[in-house]
Amino acid sequence: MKHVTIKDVAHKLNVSVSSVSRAFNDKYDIKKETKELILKTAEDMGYFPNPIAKKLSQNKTFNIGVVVPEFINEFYSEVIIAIQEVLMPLGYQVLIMQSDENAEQELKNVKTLIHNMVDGLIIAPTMEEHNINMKYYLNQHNNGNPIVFMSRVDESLSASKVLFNNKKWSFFATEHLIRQGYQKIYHLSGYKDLCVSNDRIDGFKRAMNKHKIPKDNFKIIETGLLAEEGMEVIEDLIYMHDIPNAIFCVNDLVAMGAIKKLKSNGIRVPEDVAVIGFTETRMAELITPQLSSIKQPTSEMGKKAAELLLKQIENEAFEHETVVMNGVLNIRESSLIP
Amino acid sequence: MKHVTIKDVAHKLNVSVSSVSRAFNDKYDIKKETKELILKTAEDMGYFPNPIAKKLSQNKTFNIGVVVPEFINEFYSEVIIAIQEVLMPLGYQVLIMQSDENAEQELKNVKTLIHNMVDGLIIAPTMEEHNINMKYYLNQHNNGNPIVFMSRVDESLSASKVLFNNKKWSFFATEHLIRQGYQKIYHLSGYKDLCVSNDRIDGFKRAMNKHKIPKDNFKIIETGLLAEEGMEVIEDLIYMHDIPNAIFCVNDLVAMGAIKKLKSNGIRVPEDVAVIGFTETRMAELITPQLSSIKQPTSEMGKKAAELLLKQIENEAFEHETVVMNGVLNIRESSLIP
DNA sequence: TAAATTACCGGAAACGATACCGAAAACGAT
DNA sequence: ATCGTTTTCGGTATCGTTTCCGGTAATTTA
Repeated sequence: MKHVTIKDVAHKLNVSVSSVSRAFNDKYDIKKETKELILKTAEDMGYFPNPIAKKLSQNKTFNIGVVVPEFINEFYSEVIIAIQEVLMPLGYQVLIMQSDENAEQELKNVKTLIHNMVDGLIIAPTMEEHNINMKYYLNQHNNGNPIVFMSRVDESLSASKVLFNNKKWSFFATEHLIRQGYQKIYHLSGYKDLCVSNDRIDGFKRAMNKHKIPKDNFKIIETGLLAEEGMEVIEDLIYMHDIPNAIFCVNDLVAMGAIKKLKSNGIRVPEDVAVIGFTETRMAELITPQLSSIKQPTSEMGKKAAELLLKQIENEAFEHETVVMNGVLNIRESSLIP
Repeated sequence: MKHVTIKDVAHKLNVSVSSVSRAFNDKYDIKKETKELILKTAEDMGYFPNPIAKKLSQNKTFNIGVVVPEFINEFYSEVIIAIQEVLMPLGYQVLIMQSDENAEQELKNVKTLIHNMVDGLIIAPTMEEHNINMKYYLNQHNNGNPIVFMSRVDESLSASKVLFNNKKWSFFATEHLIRQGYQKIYHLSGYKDLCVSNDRIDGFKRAMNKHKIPKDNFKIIETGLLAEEGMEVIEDLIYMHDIPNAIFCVNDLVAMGAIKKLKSNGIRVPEDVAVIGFTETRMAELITPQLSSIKQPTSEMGKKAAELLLKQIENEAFEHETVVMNGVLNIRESSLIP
């Protein structure tokens, strides 16, 4: 595997390497004909400027790193696609790494990308409350390394970030259940050390308070993020004869698990128990009953994150900016009184 | 953003840059104490060998490129995770790019990665029959660039590849429907220019031949890969009063779309029409009725692809090897006569 | 004790590009 | 013909490493 280099092209044409370089980066003075000749011969010889050498001599790599906790769910996949759509037309290359919900792995990923001199980073951290990594990230950020945080990060963080208004929309989701007349409402929450979980819990509680639902009529059960975990919780509730009228789940997967378990025990959805999910997936419309859920604007979030990053890259003195996004409450069969 | 360089470390300790370099790549002669001293001071100064410069002066990048057509479905996400699990412990970094099912984009991705001097590539091509890109890939491969192909590639290709035995398992899926006693069986296939589609069609036909199903009793309908497309086809069939007893779908998403449309038209699954999917997703178990499907060994496929690539990287003269994988037929409610 | 190894280290040439500096050529005006 | 400008180009330092080459000093061998 040997590459054709700038020298080979220069030698073949009896011109200097500088001229070849100029031909490829048309910002310096070069005669039109020689430029075209060089570009043509270079093409014929299969020459392409070596990006690694380019990175070394310039201070820009045109690489952007994206670190996500997982992409097995649709959410981050959609976000990444949007990020690429903004960045790639501008000549940036998007390097994706996934941390498998593991903080240690995440730190490794970020370090690898920084050592590879990415021009900027978009990070969606794993679990935010044990944020031993956050210090490192913020330190890098304060040293002038452009970073945008996404999704799972506290609003107080002083850095550019794109968030979803979890409190508000979990409030809306819960209120929707209340307005439908359901009296006993449980929330199957995500892990307590995940800040999005806490925000959704918060919204749930606020709705309960506003509508003065008595304490005995609602419950928050820490569940997790997988369908199996939703199933387990429902199993427990059935065993304890503690079935609510309505369930608000931390995500669609848990909601689907819950629905499955309810149905298999002869409990009808929504006639006996209403269910609503969060972070809508393509599946929401496909299952029976169709699942009500909150749709997050994944594309917009990715797009915004990329734009905020570009601002940081292009403008050294750019003050950080926080974008809090809103979603859509899609009401479907699973939470509608027939 | 300025990095600490090898010179800074050398200057601080009054040693030469060569010594610092030696300390980090312990293959040259260096006294134990100086090595330790250098490593310690480097650590304190926050020095880390610049991978870009390293790449330039060595001929190895320890980067592996993975190009997939999409990762919004679980399949490639799971494959990628497995690839990472093999490669990362060996010090490799996995760069992921997605082509959005677009051949042009795919070629760009591959070129970007090659220009960035990845040590090897794992490619899952988009549509294989218009394989204008294939020539380029094979050319690179023959020039000594390690490449492993995945999933959507013809068996005759002379390069290392990891495939799933689509013919065999679509035959099994179809035969399962026949054995259940269904007489009129339709296949909602993927695009005809996708070789996995053709293989699945092939298996379907072979099962029909083996069991001597008359020509009028089966049909192959080119559908696509999305739930909406499955829905549309069912809508058409209902309109034409042409409802089969059983449907074998090219993937789970199409199967779910089909089931949804059938149910919403009062057609019961599996009592009136049986449905079976392919490339099992997590959703298969969560919907009602639970969906029968063929599970592909995603982790094993990723693992194997990574291993084949390593062999090529480590052993220049390595002959190419093809691995054809088998799956599991998971029979669930959607294709079981009650 | 002299000679031959060996252990350790510094200097400098790559790697493949960009970018600054200055010089030659072309051009126009006087 | 002379001079000043502009256009076009070559030489070379530079980016941060690795790695080869050679040279001491220390150690072993004869």
